[in-house]
Amino acid sequence: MGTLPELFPEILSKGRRNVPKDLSLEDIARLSGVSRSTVSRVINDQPYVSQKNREKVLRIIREHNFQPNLAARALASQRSRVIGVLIPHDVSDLFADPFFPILLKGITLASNELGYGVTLWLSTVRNHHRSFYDSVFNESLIDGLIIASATFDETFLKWLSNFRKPSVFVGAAPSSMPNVSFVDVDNRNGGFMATRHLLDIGCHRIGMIEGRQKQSSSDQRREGYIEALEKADIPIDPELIIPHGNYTESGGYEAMKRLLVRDVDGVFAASDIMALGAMRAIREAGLRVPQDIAVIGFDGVPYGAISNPPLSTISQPIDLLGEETARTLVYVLDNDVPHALYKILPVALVVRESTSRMVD
Amino acid sequence: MGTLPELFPEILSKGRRNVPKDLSLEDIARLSGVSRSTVSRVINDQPYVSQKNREKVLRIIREHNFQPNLAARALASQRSRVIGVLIPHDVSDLFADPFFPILLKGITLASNELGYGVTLWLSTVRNHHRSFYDSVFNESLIDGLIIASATFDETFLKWLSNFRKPSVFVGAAPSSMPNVSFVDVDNRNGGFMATRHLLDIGCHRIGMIEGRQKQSSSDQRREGYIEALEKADIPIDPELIIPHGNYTESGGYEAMKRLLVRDVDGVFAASDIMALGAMRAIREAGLRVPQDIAVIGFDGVPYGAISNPPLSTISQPIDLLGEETARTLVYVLDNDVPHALYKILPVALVVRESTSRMVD
DNA sequence: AATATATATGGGAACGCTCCCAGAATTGTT
DNA sequence: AACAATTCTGGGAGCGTTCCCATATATATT
Repeated sequence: MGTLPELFPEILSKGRRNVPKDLSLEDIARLSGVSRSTVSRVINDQPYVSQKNREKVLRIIREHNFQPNLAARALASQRSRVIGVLIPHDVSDLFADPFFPILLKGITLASNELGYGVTLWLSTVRNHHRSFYDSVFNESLIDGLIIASATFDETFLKWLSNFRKPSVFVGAAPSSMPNVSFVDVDNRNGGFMATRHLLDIGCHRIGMIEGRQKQSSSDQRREGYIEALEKADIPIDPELIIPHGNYTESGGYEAMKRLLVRDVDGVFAASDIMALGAMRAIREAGLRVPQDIAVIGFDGVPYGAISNPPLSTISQPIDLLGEETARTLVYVLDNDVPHALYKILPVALVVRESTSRMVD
Repeated sequence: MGTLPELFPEILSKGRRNVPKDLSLEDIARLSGVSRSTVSRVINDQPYVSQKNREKVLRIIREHNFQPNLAARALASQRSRVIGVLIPHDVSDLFADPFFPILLKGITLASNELGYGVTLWLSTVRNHHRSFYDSVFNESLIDGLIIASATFDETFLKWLSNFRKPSVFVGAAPSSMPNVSFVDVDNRNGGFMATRHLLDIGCHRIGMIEGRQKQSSSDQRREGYIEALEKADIPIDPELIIPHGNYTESGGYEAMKRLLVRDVDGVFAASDIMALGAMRAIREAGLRVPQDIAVIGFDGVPYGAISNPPLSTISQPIDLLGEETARTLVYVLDNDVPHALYKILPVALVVRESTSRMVD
């Protein structure tokens, strides 16, 4: 790649610098005929300002479109009103799955509404090392951290142990950190409901495609699957549980190929993306969904609704998951909560054509 | 909704506050036996520090895991090394489309690598008004702005006219701002290639589904479509151009229904999502893709590759679009460029089954 | 009317850096 | 050896807030 200037085919003229200086608190104070302190009280909605002065200051602020300087505020108050969102592993194909984007949307909307900004830090293979966390993700500008990940490596855990600000995990926290706040969905119950639904429509040999083993979301979904089968007095066949779907379409596809030779009539995939891959494998084998094999996913991503056939799923309130995570963190920040908090959100069964076989 | 405490089923114990105070520049200076100024020079990689002192300071910094306070830095230097990403319209279903998330990933990765943080601001119907921009999106903590949007309303444009920091648009800037930096893809050429490809495989009556009229990306794609037909001496039939696909699946579906009665044998949709909707309509009408109607989209989103049938498309380098946008903004910030810059990125034809009819 | 109490106001210090400038130490030049 | 040029170093001022404290003013209580 060349230097940047040569990458630009044309240069249009428009200066952007030498802008007039912003007004400061002091300026507003002078203009309103009060002191800096009074203006500060007005801005922060504090008591001990006379009605008359408050209105006057507010008017001047509005007239001059005054914005307090956040850097100065952060420096003086030791709070930035910014929260960080960190994904502590490679994100190369993370954004192909709508889960994270929707989560991020929820986090950002809720944070913005609570008066917090959100800053995002992503890791790639090439910057994934301690100094990424240390130098780029500088603690001093964020008040707290939301950690969105399902897997945690050593580098990250070591770094995190020195991180001294409140943090909240989306999904389960690492097992090495039992006393940390998190917000999660009811994975186990979701696995149960999915499997129960397949049984209800008449499936007898139900396979499961796991995301990744030793990953709590996937493990809990499997537990739900097993529980549903056990309650129905169906023996668990380990051959029907394929561990490594990797939460990818091709992972689901490969896993399904292995299930096809084991003659299943229903499949529960631990994510919608894997379910889509599974349906592709079924189609290529010349079988039909749901007539020959019923398929249900997990997540409730928008694409499931428009796939061919539309995909039944356990829908997670992903938006809400993000929002609740943000609210939890902000709550901790604004109230100086000395404990870890957690919250489990419910999931819901969404029935579409991919399991419509025997339901009337 | 109840108050937050009651939303949490259980409270685990772990204090988080009263953390020890961070070290400051001054502390590092004292520990290294030099002055604050020297430490500052080391941190900022400036000259005029003896080799001996530089190493010593660096060692102390590493030993104590010192992180300069960004708020203080921002206040003193008037630069925060944070850039903002703003989506100035309702994002409710924006994240259903992978375009934006992938863009955001590109922006964030490139920014992080250049030492900048990214903060994200989203708007919803309920917070979309002037004070959202004024009060939440406070200028003082960002050095510049990336504006990712295809449509601009009055509220936003008015606000933007007062925004005095460098900004770069993703996609075309509003027509009212001719002299502003932007990074875009070659939409016109993409429209041309898509249409040319449909002609190449033998289509004669080619419909187009637009995203939204008066939106430069969609308009340019249509221009390319028209150019390709004209060069092939095929008269333009305005009946075959459906203006309001809205870049949604259902929009594409409805648009296709209108094209079906006009007997097309090929369709160019201005986005992949709309193309998927179009394929659904074709399927429901009992016709086959590509045998009866060939379909090509625009974007190159991951889902196109796994749809049924896999979707041909004009693939945009979305990652790169985000990265280049961030690099452009950072370049402007770091070099005090007094002009607007722009860059057009190339697109590529990706042939999959949805147009595989007559190719051998 | 005198005093206690609550409310209101302003100024100083601090937050932790950067930047400028004065001066010291080192190196180069005649 | 004397001086100029260059490299290096430290201290002061300033960035625009918040927070604390001293003091002034209004209100309530006897």
